Amino acid sequence: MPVAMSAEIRSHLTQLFTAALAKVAPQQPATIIDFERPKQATFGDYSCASAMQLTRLLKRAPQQIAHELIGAVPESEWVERMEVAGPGFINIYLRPEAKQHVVRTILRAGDAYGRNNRGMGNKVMIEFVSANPTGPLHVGHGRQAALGEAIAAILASQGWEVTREFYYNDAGQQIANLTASMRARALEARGEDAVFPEDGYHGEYIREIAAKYVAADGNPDDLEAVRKFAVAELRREQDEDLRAFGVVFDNYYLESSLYADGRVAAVVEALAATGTTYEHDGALWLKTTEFGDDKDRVMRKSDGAYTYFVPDVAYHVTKWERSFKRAVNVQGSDHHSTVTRVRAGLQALSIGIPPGYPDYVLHKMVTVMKGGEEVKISKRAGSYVTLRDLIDEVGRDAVRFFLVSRRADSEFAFDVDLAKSQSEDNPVYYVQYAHARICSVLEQWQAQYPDDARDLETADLAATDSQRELHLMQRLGDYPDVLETAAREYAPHQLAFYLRELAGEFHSYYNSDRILVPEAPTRRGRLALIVATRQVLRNGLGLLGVTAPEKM
RNA sequence: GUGCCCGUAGCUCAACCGGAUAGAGCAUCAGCCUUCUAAGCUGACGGUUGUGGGUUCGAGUCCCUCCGGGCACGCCA
Repeated sequence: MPVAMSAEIRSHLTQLFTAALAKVAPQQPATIIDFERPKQATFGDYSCASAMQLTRLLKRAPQQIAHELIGAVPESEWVERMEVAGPGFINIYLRPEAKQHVVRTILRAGDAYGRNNRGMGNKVMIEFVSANPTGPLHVGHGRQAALGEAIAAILASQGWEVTREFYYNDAGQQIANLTASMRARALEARGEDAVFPEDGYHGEYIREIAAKYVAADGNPDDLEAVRKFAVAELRREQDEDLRAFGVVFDNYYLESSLYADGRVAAVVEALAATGTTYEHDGALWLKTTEFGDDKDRVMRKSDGAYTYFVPDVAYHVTKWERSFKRAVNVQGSDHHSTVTRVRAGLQALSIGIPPGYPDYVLHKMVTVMKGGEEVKISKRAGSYVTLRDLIDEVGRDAVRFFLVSRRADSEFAFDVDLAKSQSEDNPVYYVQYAHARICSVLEQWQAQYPDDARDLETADLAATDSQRELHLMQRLGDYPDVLETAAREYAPHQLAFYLRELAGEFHSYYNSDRILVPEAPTRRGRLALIVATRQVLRNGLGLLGVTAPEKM
């Protein structure tokens, strides 16, 4: 049931069992061959449940099929023995060589270990954050930023050509609102009376920016100037926060540009031409119900303005036209109603976009906990906690690691006290500490054994075969598989969990066996193992945007 | 009310196409530093996977009922 296994071993075992299957059940495609890691060590290193899946087709008892398969498996230098167990599992016990092999593979591959070319250089766009320029980024955006970045990095590691994009809703009602709020605060700053808009933005930051505007001799009643100033100022702030978080976008796409270059109007025309629209009550509607929506949606309001959903569709058309055959949108689940709508709009156009386009990763909200209580208010933003508050308080690495350490669709309780603790409780430091420890051992190796050859690729691992060492090796071998699954499911938390477990295996090993022993062959074997471990820790942390410190 | 998501140990969370005895961390308790970083290690305790049914060799996982929580249901974004 465990998640991952070594790619080398999997492909080796698959070959063996495919050959066996060809003899036992020639008509059966080899795709049913699969392996897993049993929970219990007594069930072997790997097990195969395929015999049970064959019972119906072959009309024989699963145990019997299992025995036939074992009899048909070719000899292998990696396989020690195989047994039939329980309802028909085939348990496979490997020789140490099979596990030791990965150490050399890692040392040879270095930074490239875990990478592959499954994506075959195809383009994928990850859209995330996409905050409106109406205020500072909040922790929810932080979750998106951490998720989006990690997903992007993981997909890139699997051979995809990744573009990270930020979509600014810099047109429409909310911006008008922002402008009106700014105007009111600017007038106040000049000591004049002003009516603050009913649904305006109440955060303290509006006052700050308005004061800046007034100080620069801005005219509060020049709404276009106010709008420009406010948006520019807020975008700059958001950029600073993202930089502080270590998040970099390849491209920013402005909603306003979709109006400016006629794409919004073009989409409306194109939709009208397909006969999926109609006029009603002075508005133009799209029959999204024909594409799975529960009600039709207005495209153009009776006042002539477009609803936000039209530029959304137009925007996604540009993704397709920019030849992103795959697109992933990371969004808060409070926007989940747009999923059906956007897809419906794209389908209605019938321009060859597949029905499930784009993919969505919806994440739930983050609540910030401190001293056992929920923190709701930031002094600057008013009604929410900003990403910057969090980074300043607990540090970038901890925020990054925490925010990707849970499934996106689980609600997130961010425990500030835990994230801040510089000691045993903190999973970030736990993983980083493993890395730093290894670096420290290597430093002492240099000092104590200056005559040792530094090239560990050639180290003999025959004696590196204790239970702990073999476990650690097996875990190292799992890494490529973990990445592959995390990429397929857009689930970076699997990588975070893996790294925690890997660090655990290492700490355990470190405490039980001394690395720098006098016997050179043993020493070199152990060093090779921990250098490989360090490499995987470093590679994995890198994908999550967390540093791998050499000293702590 | 309708739709989507979630419900797993006291707390926070894992569990790849359905696989064997459901796993970690925290908390609690008991141990380990004249040896490479104790930000660490070893062990113990802890469960009717919200409820009730169904599907099958096998269900935390798939289907249905109900309960509880979140979000969305606008000619806002």
